[in-house]
Parts: sequence; structure tokens; C-alpha cells
Amino acid sequence: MFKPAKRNRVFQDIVEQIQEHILSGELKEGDFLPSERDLQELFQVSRGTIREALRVLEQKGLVEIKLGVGGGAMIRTASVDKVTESLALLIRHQKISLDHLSEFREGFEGDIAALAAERAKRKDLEGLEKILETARTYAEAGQERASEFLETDKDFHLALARITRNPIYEAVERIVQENIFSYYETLLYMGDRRLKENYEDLRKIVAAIKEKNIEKARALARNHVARFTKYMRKKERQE
Amino acid sequence: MFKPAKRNRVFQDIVEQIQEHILSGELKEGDFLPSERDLQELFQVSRGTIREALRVLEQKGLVEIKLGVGGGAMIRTASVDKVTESLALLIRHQKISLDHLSEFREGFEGDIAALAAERAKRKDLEGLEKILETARTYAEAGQERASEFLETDKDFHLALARITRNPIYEAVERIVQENIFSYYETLLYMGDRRLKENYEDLRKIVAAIKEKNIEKARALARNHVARFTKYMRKKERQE
DNA sequence: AAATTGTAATGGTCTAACCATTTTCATTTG
DNA sequence: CAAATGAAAATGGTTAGACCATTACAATTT
Repeated sequence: MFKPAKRNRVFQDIVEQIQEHILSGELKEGDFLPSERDLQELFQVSRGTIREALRVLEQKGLVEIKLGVGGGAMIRTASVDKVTESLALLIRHQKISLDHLSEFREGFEGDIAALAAERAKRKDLEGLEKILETARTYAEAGQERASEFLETDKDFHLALARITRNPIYEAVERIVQENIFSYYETLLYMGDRRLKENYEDLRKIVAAIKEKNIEKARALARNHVARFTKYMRKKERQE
Repeated sequence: MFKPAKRNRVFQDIVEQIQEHILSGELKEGDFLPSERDLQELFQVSRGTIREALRVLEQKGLVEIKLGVGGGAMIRTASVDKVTESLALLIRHQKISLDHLSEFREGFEGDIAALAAERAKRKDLEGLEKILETARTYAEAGQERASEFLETDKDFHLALARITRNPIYEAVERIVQENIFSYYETLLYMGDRRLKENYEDLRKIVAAIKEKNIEKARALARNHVARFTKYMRKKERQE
């Protein structure tokens, strides 16, 4: 019903005032707040307090600090970076397991592929083809290029996420990729056969997207991720 | 290729050091950092710098500041609060639209229902039945209880997420719920017929889970969310 | 025993100064 | 004249020391 009253903190009040002015649109992207010394005068507080408020606004991703003459707190484009960061913290903090992350990934990579199949334009397909070509090169080069292949796989999934035109998928994809990557080391020892298998996965996904076969794209993407996961688990057990 | 050269701000370094100690598990939930004056000694910096670092850690949701004797920066439970907050900021900045959020929700509610169907135990089913019963009461009470019905719907989806036994789904569910529900006001004017329709959705989902029909559960959950979204859009256009 | 009060630890804020970086613009130099 | 140079000013980054506000806990009083 009620929230804790708290907040006798002056800098919080300043954060809220400035935040309101930003969110209401009075302050637009690229605008500058007054200098710290001017803010000090305006709010009638010490510079230290102003600076604490600026740290909070900065961490929220609402402003970016520029140095030197004409510098100061510049109003920023809201970006997904900070959401990404705090979600990543949440994941690391809760010690979420590889299985959890992989399982989650299976589901939403399927969704991404399905949406991509629905929405891919000619230009998107060209981009995918290009990535596919790179992947083929590395897959054929065999195990010594496994690391590059994995990077390309990452690019591939990010490209798919972008095709959905839904920034949430892109953000979540980035988070998962960044947090799952530490586990990928085990995949570096993927044999030549498995590399080609994985390349074939990607190729089939693109084919399904091309023919706008939504459910086929979803199923293929799910299987692709599941195969990665299964292989990682197998490796884990061996160690 | 290269990242922007980092600017050397002392407080950033302090943030990173402390953050590492928290994420590595050396500092557990409930532990306290040394007092500001002690940190000042430890890091050999001024208290102002320490405080700026603490503001950042606080905003990241990693610590919570307690007042008075024995107070200080307490390592916090990982919580979705800060993620929710930054996501809410994104939405207000309209980088992410309601449509994006709804679309994302459609996908992963489907995944959740599918996993729930796979894993629900007897006890889980009992919990769902109970929520279902509550929902039925509100649905039959008609529009004046629409608000309570929506709350119950929320509980229902959270319960499903918990059944997956994957904390990622639960966390994401909470984040999305908290950010999407501000839009649900429009749903308060859902007519009696629609309330019952929605109750039927929930009932069918539980039925599908009971008979372990994974794909049916997925499809039903997706449709359920899609119906919510469609109705919201319709209301939006009317205003 | 219960209530009150005092005390010390700790976060919150203030003041005043100096340092570091960056832009601007006048000055020097080729 | 054009380019290089350098001084000045604006602005964020940091420091130091002080005082206030809140709180836990012990000592004192009832």
C-alpha cells in the first residue's frame, strides 16, 4: 500500500527534479545541464551533493559527463546498455547455471528465428548470407578456426535478433551471449565434423527464413541451440 | 575493434574493485563494507570519492546504505528493482514500445507454459488450481472486480514461471509484469464477457499442463497474451 | 524491570581549495 | 598570410576538515 517514506537525502531530490525535466522532454538529448558550480547555486547545496546526484543520473544512463570547457552533464539517448548491465548483474549475482541460461536461450532463439522469418527483408537476407559465407570458411578450415567460428555464430544470432526489429530481443541476446561466453571454451575443441554440422544448422535456418517458413525456422533454431548445450554438457561430464 | 579509452576516474576504479569482490562471492548478502572513513583509509582517497563510488554501487543495486551505528553499505539481495527501473526509463523514453514488450512477452509466456507442462508436479498443480479458483470468483463478479482479476492473472503467470524451476524466467516475468502493468489500466474496463473469456484461457492452460500437452500449453499461453495485447491496442486507438 | 538519557559510530552535508582536461583565442613564427 | 604555439578560462575530478542527523547500545534513573 505505502512505500517507505525515507529519503531525507538531498541528492535524491535533485536526481528526481532533474530526471523529471529530462523525461518530460524539457531537456532533450544533447542538451547540457548547467555546470556543477551553477547547479550548486541553483539548488543551494554543496558541490559534493551535486556530484552525488550526477553519479546517480550517470548510472541511470540519463546523462553523460564531458570534460573541459563547455563540458558538463549532457543529456543522453536512453540506451539499452544500462538495462543490459543490471540484468547481467542479476544473472551473475543469482549464480544462474549454464543449464538455466541455455534453456532460456533455446526458447527465445526460437522466437527470434520465427519473428525473423516473418519480417526479414531482402537486405536482411543479404546480411545473413554474408555471415553464413564467413561461417562456412571457418567451418571448412576445421578445428583450429573453431574460435572464429563461434564468434561468427554469435554474430549470426545477433543479426537475427536485429531482424526482429524489436530492441528487447537484441538486448537480451547480447546479455545472454556475454554471460554464456565463458562456457564456450569447452566448445573450442569441437571436432571438424561438429563444426560442419553447426554450419549446416545455420544454413538451414537461413533457408527457412528465406522461404518464410516461420515454424520451421523456430524449430531449427531451437535444435541448434540445444545441440550446443548438449555438447557443452557432455564436455563438462568428461572433465 | 577497440573500446573507447577509459577515463581514469578514481571512484570508478573503486566501484570496480568492490563490485568484483561482491560478484566473486567474497562479500555475501548481508555483509557490510567498512565504514566510509575506513574505506577512505583503505583506498587512500578522500571521503567524497568514496561516496561517489557508493552512489554508483547503490544505483547498480549491489549495496544498500543503512544509517546510524553499525550502519554502512550492506551487500544487497540481487533484486529486479534496478533492472525494472532502467527498463521503465527506456519505455518512457519510448525506445521500447508497449508493442515490443508485449511481443516479447508472447514468446516467452509460451515457453514458460511449455516448460511448466513438462515439469509441473502435483503440488504445483494444486497451487495453480487455487489461483484459478480465485480468478473464477473475480471473473464472475464482473467488471467491478476487474482490477483484482488482473492481479490474479499476474499471480498466475508468476506461478507458471516458478514451475519452470528456472530463475531466469521468474526474473524476466517479474520485470515485464512490473513494466507492462501500467498500461493495463485500460484493461480495467474489460467487459464481463471478456473477463470470462480470459478466465477460460487460464483454465485451458492449466488443463493442458495437467495432461502434459506441452505444445498445447504453449499455444494457449501465447494466445492468451496476444488477446491481452490486442485488446489494449484497440483501447489505445479509441482514445 | 522498564523507561530515560547519554555517548559514540556512522552516513549526510558543507566549505574552500587545488589539480587535470579541454576549448578558445591571441600571439608568435615560418 | 597560415600554421604552430601557448596562455587563459571554464569545467569536471579530488582533497581535507569540519559539523549535523540518525541510530544502536550502554549507563543511569525511576
